[in-house]
Amino acid sequence: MPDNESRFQQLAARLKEHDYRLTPQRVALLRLIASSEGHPSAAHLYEQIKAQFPTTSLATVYKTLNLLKDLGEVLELGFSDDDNRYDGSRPDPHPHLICMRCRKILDPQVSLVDDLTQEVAEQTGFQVISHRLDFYGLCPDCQQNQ
Amino acid sequence: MPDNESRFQQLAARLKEHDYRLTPQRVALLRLIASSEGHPSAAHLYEQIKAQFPTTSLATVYKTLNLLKDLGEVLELGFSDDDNRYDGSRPDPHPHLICMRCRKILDPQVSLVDDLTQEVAEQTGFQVISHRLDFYGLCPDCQQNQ
DNA sequence: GTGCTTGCAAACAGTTTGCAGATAG
DNA sequence: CTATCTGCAAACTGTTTGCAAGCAC
Repeated sequence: MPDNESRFQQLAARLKEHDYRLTPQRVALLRLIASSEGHPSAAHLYEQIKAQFPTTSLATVYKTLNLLKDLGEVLELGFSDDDNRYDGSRPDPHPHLICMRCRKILDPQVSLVDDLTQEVAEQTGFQVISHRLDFYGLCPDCQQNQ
Repeated sequence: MPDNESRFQQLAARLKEHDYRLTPQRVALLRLIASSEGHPSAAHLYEQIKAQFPTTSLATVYKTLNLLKDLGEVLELGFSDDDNRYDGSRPDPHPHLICMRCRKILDPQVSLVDDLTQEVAEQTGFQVISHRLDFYGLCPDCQQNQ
């Protein structure tokens, strides 16, 4: 579990570094992203920000998220349906494990990813740059209670 | 390379089996899906159908695609951005390899998928039901010509 | 004939954009 | 002070839906 405060400082520094202004709205969003354990959606972040900063608009949330995405500090998970999510703790692509019932999302440690990537590259001649690995299923809780 | 005609017959039989009507528009779409080598988008299928059947509407294409998806005969690849695609040859989930430059999509043979799935399941206690494995990169052609 | 299907247009959801006023530096 | 940022509302994109007319069976 990373240090929320230092992650926030890191994000703030990245913005300053690129001459972006640290507005109160952005600070609030950076703190949220730095402290969020899960994989919040844009709408979810918006709701949380409004609680402490009622005048913020959803457009600003999107603008700041896109800013951070361009700086490589936030990963957009890019689900096709209504349920897009962001990951601000680990901006590098990594596998996700999604519960189809309660929508929980985990970050499993998977050692075979590199092997798999290499297998694909060798077989096709592609230069593999990124990936997106999502597993869908039922988490232990939802298996019991279904 | 599967037999297009028998794949078409199979799709048609699936519709009849569920008491769906075989309209000319649906027949045209089934033929397209059965013969399409690649991973066409809804809009692409619509364009091709309009060529031989000018009055067809995009809504009908979507309705039929969703029908086939519910019957498990077509796989929606579910890209988040503008570029959604369908796979009518292999309705089961399988890895895709996407060229970021020319948008070509390949279906690599990957032996490690089952191992990877099992690793994830064992580590987390999830019951893994489905997956979505996409690799992004540059195909051999685009590596040379860039 | 019956009722599923079509095609149109309007509705929809999530995201992006244009712009006038506000504000960080 | 000035250029960037905000917040609103309107625009946009891909997809879905409601409904009257059409047609498969």
